[in-house]
This record gives sequence, C-alpha cells and structure tokens, in this order.
Amino acid sequence: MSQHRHPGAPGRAGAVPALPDLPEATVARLPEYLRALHNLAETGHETVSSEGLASAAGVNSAKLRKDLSHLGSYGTRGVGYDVALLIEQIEFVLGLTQRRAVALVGVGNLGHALAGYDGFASRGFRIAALFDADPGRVGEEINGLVVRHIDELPRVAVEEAIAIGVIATPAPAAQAVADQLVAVGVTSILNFAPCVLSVPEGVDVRKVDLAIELQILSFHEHRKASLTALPATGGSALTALPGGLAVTDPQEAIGT
Amino acid sequence: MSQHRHPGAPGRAGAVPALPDLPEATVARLPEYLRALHNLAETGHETVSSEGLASAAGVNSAKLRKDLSHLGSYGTRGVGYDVALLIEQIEFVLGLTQRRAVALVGVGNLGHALAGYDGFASRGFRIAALFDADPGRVGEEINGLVVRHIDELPRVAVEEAIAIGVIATPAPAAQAVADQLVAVGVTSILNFAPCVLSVPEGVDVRKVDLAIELQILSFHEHRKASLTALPATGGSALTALPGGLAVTDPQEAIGT
DNA sequence: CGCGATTTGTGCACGCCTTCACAAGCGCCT
DNA sequence: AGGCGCTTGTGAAGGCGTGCACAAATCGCG
Repeated sequence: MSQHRHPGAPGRAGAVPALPDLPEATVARLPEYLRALHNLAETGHETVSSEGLASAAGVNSAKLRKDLSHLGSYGTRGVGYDVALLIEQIEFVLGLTQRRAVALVGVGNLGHALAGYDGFASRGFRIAALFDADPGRVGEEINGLVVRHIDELPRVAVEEAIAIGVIATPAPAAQAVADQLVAVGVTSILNFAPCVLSVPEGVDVRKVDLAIELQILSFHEHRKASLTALPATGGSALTALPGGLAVTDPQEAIGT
Repeated sequence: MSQHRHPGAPGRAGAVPALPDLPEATVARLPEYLRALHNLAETGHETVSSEGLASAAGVNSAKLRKDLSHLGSYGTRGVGYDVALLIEQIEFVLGLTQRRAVALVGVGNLGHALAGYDGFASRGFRIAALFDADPGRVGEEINGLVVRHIDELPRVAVEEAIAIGVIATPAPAAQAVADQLVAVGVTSILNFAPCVLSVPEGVDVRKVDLAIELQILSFHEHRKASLTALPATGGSALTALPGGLAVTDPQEAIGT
C-alpha cells in the first residue's frame, strides 16, 4: 500500500477499509507494536511471527494477532507478518502519515524537558510552538523555538495548524489553558498537570501524572512488604496467596 | 463493613492490618481520589459525598463507592465520607505513610526535569539519589543532589534504602540499568525509556512513554477527521466556546 | 420518638477484553 | 505433485470492570 487517501479530505471510498473503530485497548497497544517493528526493521528483519513481535512488544501472541486482525489481515500463514508493510499499516491507522503539529504550553521544569525531547520528532510529531503565561519566560529560546506568550495562541494555532496541545503548567493554570486550547479548535490534549480537566464532548484528553505512577508502585511495594514480612508469625492478616501477584504484565493496569 | 485496621496507624507497621487485594483498576484510581481529597481538605471541607468526590476526581459516583468499599472504608450513610479519615485510609493503603526513597537513573533532558519536579516530594516520595553513566555528568548538582556514577548504586541503594527506581535513560541503556536496580533489591521500577524491560517475577514495572500517549491521541484525531465528512456541522467549533464551562464527562472518552 | 430526606454499600446484569484452542492457509521439501 | 510443518485468524469461554437500581443506615426535625 502506498496511496492512501488524504486525511482531511471527505473523499473516501477506495480500497482501504476506512477506519475500523478499534477497541481502545488495541489502540493503546498499536504504538508499542510500531516501536518494536521499527527496531526489527533496523536490525534487518523483513518478516516477523506473531510470537516474535509479541515478545518484542511485551504482550501475549494471541492478543497481538487479534489486535492486528482488527485492522485487517496482513500476515501470511506459515510465514508471519511483513515488517515494512505492517509499519505502514499501523502508521496509517494511527494517523502518523502526516506529521502533526504540537503546541506545548507551560515551559517550566517539565516543559523544558518536553521541548527538548527528540522522541516526539522521531515518532511522528513536530513541536510547532511553545507558550507560557509568565512574561519572564517569553522570548526564551529552547531547542530552536522561541517561547511565545499564551495570548498569541489563537494566531499561532492557525498559522501552524496545531493539532494537539500539551499542558505542562502548574495545576491551577491547567483548566484555563485547556479552555484556550479548545477555543482555538484543538481537540486532543495531553495533560501533565495533576488535575482533572473538563472539556466539551468531542475533545480527547489523556493524562499523565508522574506522582500517580509512583503511588501505584508504592501500593504494590507496600503489599509485597506486608506479605513477605510475616512468614508464619502472628499477624495473620490475609493469608498469602501463593503465587502472589503476577507481575507478568505490569503494563496492563494502565489501561488505556 | 469489616472493621479491619485502625486507620491512623502512622507509627509502625507492626500491627499489620490486612491489606485487601484491591482490583488493579481500583488501585489506579486511588491516587486520583487522594489528590482530590487533599484539595477538598485545603478548601475547608470536612466531609464529602460520593457524588462530590467523584466529580472532583472525574469518575462515576457508583464506581467511587465501590472502590472505597473495597478498602472497607467508613462512610456515613446520609452524610458522606470524612475527608481527613479517608485521606489517612488511602495513604495507608497506598503505603504512603512512609516516605519512600526514589533513585533516579539518567540525568539527561527528562531526568533533569524529574529531579526538579516537586510533585514527588509533595506526594509521598523523596528523591534520594541521582545516577548517570556519563562521567561528564557525574558531580553535577541538581536541586541539592549530586549526580553519582551508576557504579555507586549498590552502596547508595543500601545507605538510602532505595525502594523505587526511575529510569530516564536512552532506550539502549534501560535494560542494563533495570538489571542493576534489580540486583540491588529494587522491586519497583518506573520506566520512561521507550522499550520493554524484562525483569524477574516479583518486580513491578510501570512504563510511561510520552510518544505513545501522543500517538493514541493522533489515532483519535485521525478518526475524528475522517468522520467529519458526514454532517455539515462545519468544523467551526472554534467559534466562541466560552472558556469556563464544560459539560462533559471527559473520562468517558479516554480509556483510563 | 418517629418520620422523611439523604447517602452509602452492594447484588446483578451487561459488555469489553483476554486467553485458549483449533481449523484454515501457506511455503518448502521430497 | 503431494504431504508436512509452521503460523495466522478466529470462535468460544471465562474473567474483570462498570453502572444501575435499590435496600440499609444515619441524621435532623417536628
């Protein structure tokens, strides 16, 4: 495949099965498959079995096959999947055939790091603009981009065709920023501020909270400690389950 | 309804209350409840209804009640939950009554930001040590901590009683770092490197991949765009969406 | 002291996701 | 050409999580 229809255009028809609405759980795993596939491609693999790709992506092979089957069959029985073809397919489904412009709001500690993170550029995105509300930060240059004042968002959003907004401000400012992003037509937001955003229907928000991740780990740590702490002594508590918890698939929990 | 633990339990873990093994989905939401509760406490609320807390945390009230019931929490029918008590309960279950020591490995772009992130300190953790493999970075002081060489990990891990390891290295180095962390007894790892870590059973790994989050958003963006072909709703959502009120259930749209 | 308003705790049904197990399909070797 | 081994794609079953709807419990007030 090579010629897919251009995204923004209404015209569809054509051979490609349009966009099947994939299960959310599958969508969340596709990027992981994609990363693993790129690794395989770089190391010279031309095909890969579901077993091989699954282990490279850290999932169960049956799950992987089912995920891929959702976006049409592109494997060959007895052989496996064509790496290059699969990469194209997944990139298309994820909408990565066009490099989306990202606006980053909040150039503090974390914002600085995000602005300099090359993982964005190498995986389908372009940081197109940086914003901050603090006049003291406006004008600063980071990684070749100049920090603009948040008030310039409306103009810049149009100029740069901003598709995704990243919020890296302190929590108290996050909702206002989200409102501003929504106002200029952004319908996808990645929120690093530790707070709940409320947005109109049709706008997707994903949240990343580093402290929450640690707290989840802390829970498991706490539980592991309380289980191993009392081999046979008093305490009792709930009897230890033998196998305890499997850690086999830690990613699972993040769920979506 | 069981009255298992005494909530306070700040002191020693001697009494070892039974840790109910909560559903993973519940564990993942507790930190969010906790954050919302702290906000409520700061604004003077002494009690809160499940409805109130649920909306503050961005979830369904029935779900919240079920989550809390799993940890045998004490709400009062007709009244609600005691904010302070609930905070204690959740912090205890999450193992936050002791401030866990975190080791951060990889002081690059992202590592710098993490080292300076005060959200860790304010939410139950203490960054106890910074490591890097690059001699050029060793010795640098960040936020009051000196970067040590990764070879010092074994000694420092013991001295500081490291409980959690955070990996913020480039992907190629991540597995080796994980092995080293495991070797010194760390059983909880937060991995920011875009790769799959393999660790022994009993070790928990959580992964945060910023590019993956963007790619998931990209998928939904792509799908929304391909749907806009139908109704004449016109993409002019840009027109005056008053910032401020939002009327939806943002959680709905996203998986998590 | 009893009644009504309010809110929690939960039984239940539904739907999503995971996993197993296997038939169908493909390439290679004889 | 035919058979054999390997791998995909999927039907079915089971588990988990969600949300509804309601009984039980508690407070405030007359």
